[in-house]
Amino acid sequence: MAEGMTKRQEKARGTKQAIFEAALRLFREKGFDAVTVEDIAREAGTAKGSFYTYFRTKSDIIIEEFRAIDDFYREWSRNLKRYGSAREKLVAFARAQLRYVRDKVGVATLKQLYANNILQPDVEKVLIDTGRYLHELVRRVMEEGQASGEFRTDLAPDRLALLHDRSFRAVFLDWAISSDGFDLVKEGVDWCETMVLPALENPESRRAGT
Amino acid sequence: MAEGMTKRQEKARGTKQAIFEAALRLFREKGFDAVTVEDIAREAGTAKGSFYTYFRTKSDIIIEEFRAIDDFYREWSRNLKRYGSAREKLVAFARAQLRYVRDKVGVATLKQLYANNILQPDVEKVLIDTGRYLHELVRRVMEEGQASGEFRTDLAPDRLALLHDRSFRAVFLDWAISSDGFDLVKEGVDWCETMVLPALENPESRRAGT
DNA sequence: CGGGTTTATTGACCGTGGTCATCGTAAATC
DNA sequence: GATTTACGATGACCACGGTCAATAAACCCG
Repeated sequence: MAEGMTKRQEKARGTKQAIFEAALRLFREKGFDAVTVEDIAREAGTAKGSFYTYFRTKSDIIIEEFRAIDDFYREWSRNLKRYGSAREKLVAFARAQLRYVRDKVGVATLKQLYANNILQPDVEKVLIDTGRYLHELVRRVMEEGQASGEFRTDLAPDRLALLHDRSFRAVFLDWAISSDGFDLVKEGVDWCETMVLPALENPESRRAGT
Repeated sequence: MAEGMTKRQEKARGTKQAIFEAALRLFREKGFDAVTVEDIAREAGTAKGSFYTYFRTKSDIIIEEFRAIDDFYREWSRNLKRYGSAREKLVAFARAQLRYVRDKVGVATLKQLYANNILQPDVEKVLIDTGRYLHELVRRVMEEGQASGEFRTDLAPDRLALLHDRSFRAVFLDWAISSDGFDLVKEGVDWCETMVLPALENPESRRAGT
């Protein structure tokens, strides 16, 4: 594949791919901390230094892996039309997202992802990046909810989407911190219904505060 | 001070204190990453190994330091009676807390705190510990709000407090991740008013969803 | 006071993440 | 085809967080 590629570039791509796959395999097998960069290099049939030609840090692998979630979002978004109201769409999306993170991403990876985003400077912050498809998807639902009168209109759809995303980061964070005895999907859906939706709802019918 | 103390215990206390203070001084001066444990030991006039007699990891210092915030909460809670409604109390508290974290804790420390809580196993998770005074304080306001009819009563005060705390963790997290160009106090107060309070409000006057 | 026990202290040591000067060869230039 | 340039690969090397066996001295008890 990829036509306009010199032999060198092709080989480089291969090396990167080999390292990436070796890393994922080992992480899954032994866990992030129990795998050294040398292990990865050996498994990939290359030298340690090459790892750093393609990745800035060991945990960069995690970020790269995590990006696959955007494909999932894209795929899933085709289900959106099944749901009648924006409310329903949001809850359904929440459930799908939570399940995906719990089952396909996993706590261990999520921990590394959050820690990496917090600590690493100059790295594209994948968690809060509003350029990702996730944000786009949520924003569209917000627009729809505003148009139908379900959601408040005192804030731009973009802002609503940001607030929504931030809310969910809170649940993921608490999961990452407590991990055991924290049912991500249950807590997340509950959070969506008791905190997020009430805050998004159109307040026209709300009585003013005391 | 501390009467019933043998010479040994006294000296031990002194060593721990010296290490702790040396660490804080150096962190403030050069930043967490630029200070090595050996630097701390040297500055404290002791050996590297002694550091690990009193602290499990370098970032444990951060946790210990952070606990001072509970004194601040205790102190501040005496202002509570100034505010008439639970709503006002919550907003005032939010502002005070946000200011304290921004000015007295700082992003650098907060980053380490969050990362440590996420990654370190078997550590008392200070961020989500509902035994801390913070939780107690918020819960009391929730009770009051429920009693006065301001807040919803379908959830226990304890649960409301948890949801409130989690909400704020989201803001702190986003601050820790983006740090620059993120006005913590402004975003936090806004978050409180547009997301947290609406979700906590008594829904009795709300129209049921479509 | 003497002998045994506990405990704070020490620094050499280890493992690992990350760096970098060097090398070989593919690619570009002539 | 010869020469220069660009770049991927390499592994010795470094710095630092964390460990641990050995040491010194305070403590306890008879």
